[in-house]
Amino acid sequence: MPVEKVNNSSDLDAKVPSCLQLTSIGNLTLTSDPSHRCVKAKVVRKGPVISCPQRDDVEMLRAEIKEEDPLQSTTEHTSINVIFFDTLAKDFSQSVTQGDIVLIADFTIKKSPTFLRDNLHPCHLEMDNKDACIYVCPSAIPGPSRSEAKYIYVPLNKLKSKTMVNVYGVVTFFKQPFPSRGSDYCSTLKITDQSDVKVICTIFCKKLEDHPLIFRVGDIIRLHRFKAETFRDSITLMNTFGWSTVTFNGIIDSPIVPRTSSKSFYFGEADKRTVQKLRQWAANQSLCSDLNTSLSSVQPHMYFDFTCQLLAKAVMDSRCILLKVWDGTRCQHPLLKVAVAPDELEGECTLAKDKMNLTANVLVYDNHLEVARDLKPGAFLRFYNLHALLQKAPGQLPDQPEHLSFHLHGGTVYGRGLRSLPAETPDLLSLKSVLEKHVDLDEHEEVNDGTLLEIWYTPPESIVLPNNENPGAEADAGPAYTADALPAATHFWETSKHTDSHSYTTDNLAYPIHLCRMSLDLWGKPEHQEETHAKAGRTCKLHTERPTDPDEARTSDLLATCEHNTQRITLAQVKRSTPPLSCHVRARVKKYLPQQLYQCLKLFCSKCKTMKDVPDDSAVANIFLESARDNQPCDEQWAATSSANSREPGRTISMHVSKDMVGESSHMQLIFIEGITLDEISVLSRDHKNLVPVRSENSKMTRMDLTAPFLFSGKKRYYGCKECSQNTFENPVFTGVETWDELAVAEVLGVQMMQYRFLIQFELDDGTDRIEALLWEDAERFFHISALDASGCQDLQDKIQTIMDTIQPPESSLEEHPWMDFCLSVYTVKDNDRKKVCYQITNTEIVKQ
DNA sequence: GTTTAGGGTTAG
Repeated sequence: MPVEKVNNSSDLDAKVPSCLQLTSIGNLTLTSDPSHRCVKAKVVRKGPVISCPQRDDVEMLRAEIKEEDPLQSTTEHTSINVIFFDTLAKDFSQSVTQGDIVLIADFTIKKSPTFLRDNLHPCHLEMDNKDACIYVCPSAIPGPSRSEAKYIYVPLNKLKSKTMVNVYGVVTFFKQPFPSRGSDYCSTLKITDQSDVKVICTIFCKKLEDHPLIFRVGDIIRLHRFKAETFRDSITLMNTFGWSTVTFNGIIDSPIVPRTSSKSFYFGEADKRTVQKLRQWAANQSLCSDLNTSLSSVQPHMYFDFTCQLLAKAVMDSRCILLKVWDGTRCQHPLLKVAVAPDELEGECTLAKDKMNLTANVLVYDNHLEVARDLKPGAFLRFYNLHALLQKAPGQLPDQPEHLSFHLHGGTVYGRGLRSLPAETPDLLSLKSVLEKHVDLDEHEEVNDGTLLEIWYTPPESIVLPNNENPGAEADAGPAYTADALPAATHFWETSKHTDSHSYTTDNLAYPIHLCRMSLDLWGKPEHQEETHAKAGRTCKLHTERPTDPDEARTSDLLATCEHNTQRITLAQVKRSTPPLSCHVRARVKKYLPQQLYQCLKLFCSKCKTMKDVPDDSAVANIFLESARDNQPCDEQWAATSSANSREPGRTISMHVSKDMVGESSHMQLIFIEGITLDEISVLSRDHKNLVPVRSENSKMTRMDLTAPFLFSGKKRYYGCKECSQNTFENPVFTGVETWDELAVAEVLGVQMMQYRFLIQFELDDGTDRIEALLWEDAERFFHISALDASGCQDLQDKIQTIMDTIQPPESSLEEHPWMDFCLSVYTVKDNDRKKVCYQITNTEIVKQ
C-alpha cells in the first residue's frame, strides 16, 4: 500500500483502524506489542533513500518523527527514528516532506543503535511490510495554489541604477552572514547569469535565519524586490522592503528543492525551467568551487572547503573552539592531536578514529565562534576557506614530522566561515556513503569506547591503556574484535561466528581451507606455480599498462597487471570453466574485504596451516601485566642477571643474559627480560635487537604465553604457534650461533615461528559477471611489500592503504574504479565433502606508472 | 523607509 494523503490532521485520526490504538512515542518500549499500535507525529527530519549493504542493498530511508502534542506531557522521548525499507522508502521519499504529519502502523520496534549519539529514543521503528499503513497530511502545499503571480526577471546585464528588480543568478562567491557595524547581519554574494555579467549583492537582515541559504558556489539564487544601484561604476543589488530570496542547488538533474525561510513564496513551472537552464549554463562555465578536497587529499598550507561531520567539540578559551570532525578518509599526514579533558569534550570519544588518522582537529577562532557554539555533535558541516597548517605537537623533537592542524581564522575573507548543512541535502550523499563504510568503527566505539581498536598492528609507542590495565581483556583472548562487533567484515569472517576460537584451522573453516589445501592439493609447493607457467611457455614479466579505452580509464598512478600470452577471458567465462585453470581477466575491483586494512595482516603457521589474527595490543599488554604481577626474579645457572626496581612499588624488572654472551655489545645480545610491561619492552626494543619477554615459574625461567610475541626486535614483533611450539625451553644452548636473528632465537626457545601474511578478498566485476577472489599467496608480490615489514612500519601500511584507495577509490562508483589485469587461478577445494570452486589472484603486481 | 558593505587569506 503506497503512502496515502489526507487533507487535514483530523482526517488522520479518522484513518486510525478500529483495531489499533494511537500510542504516544514516549510509551514505546522494546517490549511494547506493536501489533495493536499506531503513531501519529510530525516528520521533522527526512533522510535520503540509500541502499543498505547489511540487507542485500535494499533501499532504505530514515526519518525522525516528533509528537506534536505528546499524549503524556511528562514523557521524555517525544521523537523517534523510523526506518522505511524497499518500496516504502521510495514512496515515503516521494510523498512526504518535512513538516508533514504522518500516521503509521504495522511497524516493528527495535533497539536504536544511534541512541547514545542522538539521545532521541532508546528504540526505533522499522517498516518493511509493503502493505504497511502510512497516511500523511501535508503541512502546507507550496507552489502555484494561489493565483499565478507574475514576476519579471531582469538579466544581470540589463540592470538599471535606482530600479527595483527581480533577478535569478548563479552564485560565484558568497560569505556567510556576518554582523555589520550597524544593526543587521550582512550577507555578501556575487552572482552571474547567461549574460556573463557578475553583480555583487548585499543583504542586510537582523535575523540570521532569514538570510539566503547558500551552501556552495554554483548554487542558484532568486532575488525578489532588490534595488539596483551604482557603486564605483558597477551595478550592485541590495535588498529592500518585502524582499525575499530562494536558493537551489546547482547540480544538474537533481531535484529542484527551494531553500527559503519565507513562509509563502511563489514557485511555478517557469521558475523550474529557469533553474534548469541556469544549471545547464553554469555547468559549462566551470564556476563551481572544488569541493573534492577530502582529509585524504589535503596538503599542508592549503586553503580549502571541507565537508565533514562533527564528532565532538570543546571550548578551548574565549577566542577558540575545537571542533573534532571527520569525513571518513584517512589523512596522508599525521594529524595534530589536541588534548582535551574528557569532561570538557561534548560528543563522542574519538580515540579510535584519532588513531586511524581519521579525526581532523579544527580550531575555530574569533567571529566564527558564534556559529561553532551552537553546533551539535553529529551535525554535518561545511567549512569555507579552512587553512591546513603544519604544527609541532607539544614536546615534539625537531626531527619528527610535524602534524597537520586546521584553523578557521578570524575574518571572512575569501568567504571564510562555516555552516551546518541539512542532513538531507544532496551535497552530503557522497560524504554519507563514505561514513557508512565505517559503521563498524562506530559500533565498536559504542561498545568498547574505542580503546581496543587499533589501526593495523599498532607500533608499540601508540599503546593506550586506560589506567594502565584493561580488565575487559582476558590474557588469552586472541583478537579483541569479534565478527559481531565488526559488521563490515562479517561476510569475510562469517564462519568465525561458529567457533569460539579465533584461530582458523583447516578443520573448521571453509575459507582458510581453500588457501591451505590449494597449496597442498593443487600446487604442492609454491615453486609449482612457476612450473605451471614455464610449461605453458609464458613469462611472468610484469609491466604497467593503462587501459587504452579512455572511457574505461580512470587516471591513476598505479595499476596492476600481469602479462602472459594467454588470451584474456571474461569473468562469465571463468565461471563456466573447469578447474584447475590459470587465466587472465580484466576487471574492476568492486570492493575488497576487510575494509579495515589492519585486519588483512595475519599470522600463519606453515607447519599446522593455522591462521590467526595479529593479537590486539590490549590483550598482549594484559599478558605482560599478569606476568609482571607478583613476579619473583628467576634464578638460572646459565644466566647473568641484573635487576632494577620499576616505578611501581613491588615490581622488579630483571634482565638475564647468557654467561657466554657477557661482554658482547648489548644491542647484539640475546636478552631475556621479566617483570616488564608491554609499554616498557616496546621502548627498550628500539635499541635492542633481541628482547625475549619471560616470566618466572618456581624460580625457573619460562616463556610468556604465546599470545604475546616471543621476541621483540626493533619495531618488529615475532609470534610463535601455540600448537606447534615446545611447551617451554630448558637449558638453552647459546654457543655456536654467530648472529642472533629471529630464526635462531625461535630455535633456541623451541618456538615454531608464525609468518606474517596478507589476506584480502577482492570482488571483481567486468560487466559479464562477478567473482570473489582471494589475494593470499602472492600478496607480498602484489604490493611489493613484505607482510613482516608492514607489521611494524606505518609508512608501508599507508602505502598499502594508498594502493587500495587507487584500486577502489573512496567515494566513487564502480564506473570510476580503474580496470586492472589480473592473473587468476581457479581451483577446487573440499568443503564438508563438497567440492567448491575458488579463485585466487596470482602472479600479479602493482606497478607504478 | 536610516545604517550596515561594497570579496581577495591568520599569523592563534
